[in-house]
Amino acid sequence: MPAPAKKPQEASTSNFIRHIVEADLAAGKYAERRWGGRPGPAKSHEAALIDPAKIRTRFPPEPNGYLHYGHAKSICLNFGLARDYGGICHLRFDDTNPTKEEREYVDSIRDAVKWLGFSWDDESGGAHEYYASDYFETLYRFAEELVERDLAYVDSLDAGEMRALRGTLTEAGHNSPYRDRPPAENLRLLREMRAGKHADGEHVLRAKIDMASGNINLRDPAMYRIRHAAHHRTGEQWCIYPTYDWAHGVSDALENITHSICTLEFEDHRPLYDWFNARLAEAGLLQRPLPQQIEFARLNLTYVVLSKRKLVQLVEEKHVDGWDDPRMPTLVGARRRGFTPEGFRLFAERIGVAKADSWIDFSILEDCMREHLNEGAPRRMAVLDPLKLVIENYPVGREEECEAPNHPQKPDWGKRKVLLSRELWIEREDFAETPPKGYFRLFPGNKVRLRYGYVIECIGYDKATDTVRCTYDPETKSGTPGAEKIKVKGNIHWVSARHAYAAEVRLYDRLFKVPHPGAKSPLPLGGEGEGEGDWLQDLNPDSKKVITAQLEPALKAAKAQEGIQFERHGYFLADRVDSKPGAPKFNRTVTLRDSRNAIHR
RNA sequence: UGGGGAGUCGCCAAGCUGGUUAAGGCAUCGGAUUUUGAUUCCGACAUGCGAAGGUUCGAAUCCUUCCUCCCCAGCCA
Repeated sequence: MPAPAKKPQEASTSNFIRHIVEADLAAGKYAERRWGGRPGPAKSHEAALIDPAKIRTRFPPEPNGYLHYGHAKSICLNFGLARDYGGICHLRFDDTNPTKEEREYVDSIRDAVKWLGFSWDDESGGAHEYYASDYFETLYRFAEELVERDLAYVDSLDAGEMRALRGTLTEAGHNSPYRDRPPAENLRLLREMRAGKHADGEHVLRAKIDMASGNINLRDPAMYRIRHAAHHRTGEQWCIYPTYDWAHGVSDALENITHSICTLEFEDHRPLYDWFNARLAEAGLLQRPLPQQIEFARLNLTYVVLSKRKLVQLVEEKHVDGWDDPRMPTLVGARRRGFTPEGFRLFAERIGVAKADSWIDFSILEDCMREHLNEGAPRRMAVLDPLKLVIENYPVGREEECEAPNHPQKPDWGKRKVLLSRELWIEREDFAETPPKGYFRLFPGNKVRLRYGYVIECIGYDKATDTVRCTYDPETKSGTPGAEKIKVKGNIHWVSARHAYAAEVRLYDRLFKVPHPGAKSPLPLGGEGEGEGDWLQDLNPDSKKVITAQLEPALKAAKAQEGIQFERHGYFLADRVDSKPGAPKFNRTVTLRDSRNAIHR
């Protein structure tokens, strides 16, 4: 029976962007839109356009670095909206500044979006991958049009002079002496700029708007700057490059984006965004309805930093082992750490989308990862901090199999056999010579169950050999009729010393030891969302611990990137970079939740 | 002191064309199940919506004033 065509994500809470989308759709805002017959840009990206009545969003990163958790929120938002309303989301590289962008980043961004589970292909297989640089020619043509209409002019002030005339936040700016150049001269100069007849910084093309505007973005913003630099895609073809403000809205319009979603700091760019597109539409160069820009609050996460500058510093000063260090809040780091796409999508849904600046606690992210990992991760036993235990009444040399389910809630996942013998490794914290209050694991005179094995009783501790001494009750083996004859509260994991796989395990924890690195209390909000003090002082010295653990032998066969639960510890996975076949090294993704009182740890 | 935004439970976040007991999630606290102090499952959890006035039969929702926080003076995005 085919599933009813219900709207996906009905579980997710509504938000103001969804309301806008729903209202636009209900009003039939795009219903009249038709492709073809539209003046303007090259048709390359148009060929793949499908239903013009559907919504279109876009994820528009500048390929100048690695994507981080914050981008994941934006990706889930933009692609999620398209998915939920039957539209499409474009992947557009906002590559208007040649000195900052590299091919390498384009590839990594593509990988990251795919990894998160999204696609920019439409139903017919057309790939909606675009580049602002694809529109350079069109943008230039449009710019000439604005010059001819006396809506833009070439200014020959240098950057400092221009700043001086821009005014301040509270005082109006003043017109440039070049502001009244006649259109014909502006056109000539613009063409010379393009032709490479001028040096960097000599001239700039500016929109002619209003130097007295309260909104500084409207005080004749720059549209083109001269940069004799090679571009990662257009090479030496251009020596003038459009600014973000000039290129972005036009790119959106050319791609028929319906909802252009960006972060809050662009709120006061919106009038400019609209100004450019409206002038171009009046000139018949763009088709209505024009895209609308909508802003939402960026992600602020505790215990990490997300600003580009700081991430670069962490890598360059080697506070971490590179961009894909599992502690880094980058998507490549997250992947290596074992965070999952499903976890990120759940996270995005859980934190919601709004306009209020807010801080999300890192534990929310961790919890989302646990939630998904709990479902899909097979269980194994691993002793991270080994302590020797001897079962004194267990025959020397004997070994026997114990059956352990691969997942306690999924019997269909089957069971594995784990070998038990006289000498075992147990977790050091599972034994206490003098137990703290409420402790119910091993201590002299107490009984616990060896998970999937026997009930044992502690009869002492030998300090000289650092060994816990026990006896076992042969009638209590798990799965046998007598197993329940003794009830014990404690249930500890173990690994046979003789059979264990000793492996390197990296225990990762939060990168910073305080929620707001560099902040003097209380909470810094907004913007980069992080304090500007000595944030490096707040690095957590214990964010990475490398240990040699004693693992259940089956773990030797673990494949890279497959999440596994080390019972009672947390979720781990074989590192995709450092593991060798048959000799995996493990990364801890996240610990299990632990309601134990700190005193018991 | 210019322009643009935001303030609803510890953390997010619905609601905001005025009219139910102010959604939901996370956290927390009880309790049940449990061979992970995990998971799961039940239950509790805002006379209150930044503050003060006002309009109204009735306001988180409308009006006024005030307070707090965030963003903007790149030829970055």
